[in-house]
Amino acid sequence: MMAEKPVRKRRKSGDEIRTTIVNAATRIVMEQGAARMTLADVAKAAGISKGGLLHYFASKDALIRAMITAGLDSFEEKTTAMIASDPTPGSYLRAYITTSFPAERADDIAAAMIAGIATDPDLLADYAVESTKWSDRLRDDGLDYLHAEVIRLAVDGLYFNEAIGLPPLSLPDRAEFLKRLIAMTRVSAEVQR
Amino acid sequence: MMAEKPVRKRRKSGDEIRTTIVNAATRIVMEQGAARMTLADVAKAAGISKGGLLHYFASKDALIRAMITAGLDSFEEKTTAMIASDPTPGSYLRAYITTSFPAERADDIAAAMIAGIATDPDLLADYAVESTKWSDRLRDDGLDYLHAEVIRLAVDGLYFNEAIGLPPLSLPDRAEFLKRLIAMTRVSAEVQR
DNA sequence: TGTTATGGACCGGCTGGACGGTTTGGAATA
DNA sequence: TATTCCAAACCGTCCAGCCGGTCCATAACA
Repeated sequence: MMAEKPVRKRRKSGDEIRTTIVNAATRIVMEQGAARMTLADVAKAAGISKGGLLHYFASKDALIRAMITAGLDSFEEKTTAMIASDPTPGSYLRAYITTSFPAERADDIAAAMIAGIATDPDLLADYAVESTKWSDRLRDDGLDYLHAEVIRLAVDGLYFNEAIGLPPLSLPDRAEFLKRLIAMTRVSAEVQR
Repeated sequence: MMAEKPVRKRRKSGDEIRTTIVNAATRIVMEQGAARMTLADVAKAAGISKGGLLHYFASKDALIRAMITAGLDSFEEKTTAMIASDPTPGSYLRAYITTSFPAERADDIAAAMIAGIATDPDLLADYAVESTKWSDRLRDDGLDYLHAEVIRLAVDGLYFNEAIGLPPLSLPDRAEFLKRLIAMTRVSAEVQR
């Protein structure tokens, strides 16, 4: 049963397969819905058997948790990279916006959240932790806090709507909308009240 | 066999039971998550048997659809009532805000959406139809359209976040935030650009 | 009024199938 | 050989939907 494992082994293919599985699960949720995300289907989509899948993720919950942390880590990484090249006030908010809506859609976070909601809302605990971090950073972003929250939550609103398959804006409107949000991150606070 | 029935009979209890069932289902989703919304549990919560439930709703999908339409109808009703007593520009947007966040929380729409996502995203079709109506009304609300969409989607963002159990704002901040949104519905458009 | 007929409302046990997770066995690798 | 990795069969559970049956309200008739 070996309580401690050597850790230094054939890590390479292991992590690769893990991300392959996570990507397959994400794709299934986005294309077919959370109800269709069964272990058997995910395994098939990942080119693996169910037994193999469970070798890498001990349970379905573990897989969903991995989906969530993968999405959040990727988001975190992109935003911090973007902030580094933009030291002006509102930089975090702008990174939040552009990372939420990249050129080519990649709703990994949305799929993970949907999967979590469908099976057990407790799985979203990691997301809750991250959410408070975002709020804290917004307070330090050099803008009026409430103004920043309006923008941030507008981003969330568009993101959630699209995640559940309900585009609330026409394509040209959407582009204008995002430009408007970016512009709002440059409006000084006192314009507001 | 009398093809025509008098119609004036015992209609009363039928619809009442239906709403009782819908309310029970909504409560279960909010309190225990969509995965726990089984027909047996809903029936028990409604004080009815599973067979009785299936007598009123032919399938689980039908029940979820009823939840969605009930939530949307209630929302529609409240906003239109509110608009009637507020003829100034931005009246629809203000109604949208205050109806989304009433004094006492009643996340019937959120529960219905979560149940829909968990079982089959196609069930949200009604919601999509309503969504376009909201956009159309925003265009006629007497405000700059993009400005109005920022506010509307900020409402959605807060609503969705809270619906999945992630309050992104502290309680005092939340109150300030809603006041800010209301105030923004009174900002004339040209302030923006 | 008493009796029987009819049909809708409702119950709850049952089942077929799906799904998460386990086990077993074997192939690849070291 | 030992260990890691993975496939496939299998198991136990759970749930949606079905179905036979009961109850009750009204109606038709006498």
